Amino acid sequence: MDNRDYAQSLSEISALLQIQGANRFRVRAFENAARAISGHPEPIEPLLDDGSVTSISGIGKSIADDLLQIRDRGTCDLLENLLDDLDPGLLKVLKIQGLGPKRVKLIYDELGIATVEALEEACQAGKIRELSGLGARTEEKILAEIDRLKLAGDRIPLPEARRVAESLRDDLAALPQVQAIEIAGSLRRGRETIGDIDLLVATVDPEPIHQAFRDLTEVTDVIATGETKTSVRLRGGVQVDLRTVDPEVFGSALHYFTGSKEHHIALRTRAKRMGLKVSEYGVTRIDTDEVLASRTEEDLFAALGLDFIPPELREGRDELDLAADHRLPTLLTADDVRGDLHMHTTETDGRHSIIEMAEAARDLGHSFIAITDHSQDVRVANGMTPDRFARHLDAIAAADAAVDGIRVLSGIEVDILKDGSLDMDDDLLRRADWVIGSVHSHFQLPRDEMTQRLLTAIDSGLLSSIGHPTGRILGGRDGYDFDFEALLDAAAEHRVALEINGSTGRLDLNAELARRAHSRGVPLVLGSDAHSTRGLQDLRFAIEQARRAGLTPDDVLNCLDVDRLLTANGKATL
DNA sequence: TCTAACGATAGAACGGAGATAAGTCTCCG
Repeated sequence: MDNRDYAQSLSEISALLQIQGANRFRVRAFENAARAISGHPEPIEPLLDDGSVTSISGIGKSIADDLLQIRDRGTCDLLENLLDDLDPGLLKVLKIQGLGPKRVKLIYDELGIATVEALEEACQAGKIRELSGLGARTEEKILAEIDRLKLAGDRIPLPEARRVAESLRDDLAALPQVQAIEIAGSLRRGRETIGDIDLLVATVDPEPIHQAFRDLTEVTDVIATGETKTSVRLRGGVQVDLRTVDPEVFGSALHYFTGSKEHHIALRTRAKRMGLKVSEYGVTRIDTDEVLASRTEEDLFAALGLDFIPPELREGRDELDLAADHRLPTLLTADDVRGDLHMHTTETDGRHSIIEMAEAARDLGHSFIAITDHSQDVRVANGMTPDRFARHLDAIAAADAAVDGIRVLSGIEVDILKDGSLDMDDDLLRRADWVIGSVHSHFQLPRDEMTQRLLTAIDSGLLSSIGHPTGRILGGRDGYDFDFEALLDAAAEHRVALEINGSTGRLDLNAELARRAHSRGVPLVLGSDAHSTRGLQDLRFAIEQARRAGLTPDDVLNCLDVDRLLTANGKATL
């Protein structure tokens, strides 16, 4: 069992305790423990036998004992007792929006309903409305929510959410009553998937804004609407929440609506120790109610004795300690990034020529790019044979000479074949400035073979980087199975960079793995994986994940000037 | 139930907003 399995069991216990009406701090203790375990960087299993698992904050003696039972039996006394008393189906019922623990318990006690299916039937038969505190309107809402759950997946990928959010933001920003507008929530923190979209507006005249928001053509349902908050659902099912606040409290409201929940918990705990409290209306003294800060986020952090914490780092990890000690990393920004090291052209499956890509990249402010078309094994992408690649290298050199204001490096995204060999002649790879090795086939190899495949490729000494290292597709397939730690060791030893691929479907490495790679001394590189001039803009998603990983300009090869880049990469050191 | 400061006990983050049903429940970051 891995950490996620243990966390899952604890989450179930927490949810069932909640339905049972247990002490809310007990409920929270299991929640906290689940989060501590799923966020723990190492497997907890080896820590169970000698009880050292209690060294993880949030795990005490009692939960340590539960975990031990779960390891040995797959369950524990507590969970078994809860399931005797309740029903596992209730966990799914609890996921229906609008049904919390109280109502789930009421419906279970009165009607014996413990599954979503039974609930749907009861709603259709008009039985829910007969319960005290529930009515016909609630019945309708439950049915609509069950329908929605049947259709919709859960979270949407960040790039897609950002496009939607920016379009809505621009529509609303045009209204004369809007003094300021920001996208908040997990989108602002750059999380790789998004549950819903949060928009925050500063205004002294909110009503016309809420009206305009409800009237947007993309809106299919108005879930709730009031003086300061409107929630809607768009075509396609995404929920969008709009909050309006007075400009005087825009900063504290923005901080509040940006989250994360864990960050808020940590921040409010700190505030309380200082005799202060934090809400969306500002930082106030508990004793006098005097408001110390509310207008900007900078003011808010300063009032708590903290440096400004970038949204990408507000996850309730160690950011408060770092901010208090002036030790926060200076995250890289788009301005620090000098070039893009992964893109395709009409030579294989791209839509634009080398020169078009170079000119577009230059107009975006890049000072260098690498042209990295596919090798022949990727037939669907019209991959290059050695002959074609040789000619392509000449064409890239010619384009480099022809386009002013940007250095065009020669490169390739060469396939790492099933046995770890590279899908191109070695001498041609040596001629190229930048060689990305990627896996595009045989995703189902056993873990050992896949790991060996990657290590063999790195061992060749011909690679500058590994492209989209895990192979996962956001909201699609999981990555292939391999030993990530072994990859990190090899990459660090051979100075082969791991890519943060910003292509909208990938975000691979993600922030968490990039953070781990960095902590192990592995170089990181950003790539847009653009297949058109427009796709070059996807580099911003790679930058965003790099920021979430806590990376500074010193940690990312794209921030080097081009000459240093060419001597820093693993290929050049041989 | 966990943690911290203690040797048994206190405190744990927050409260506004909205829907719905007639005073509560749920949601939000």
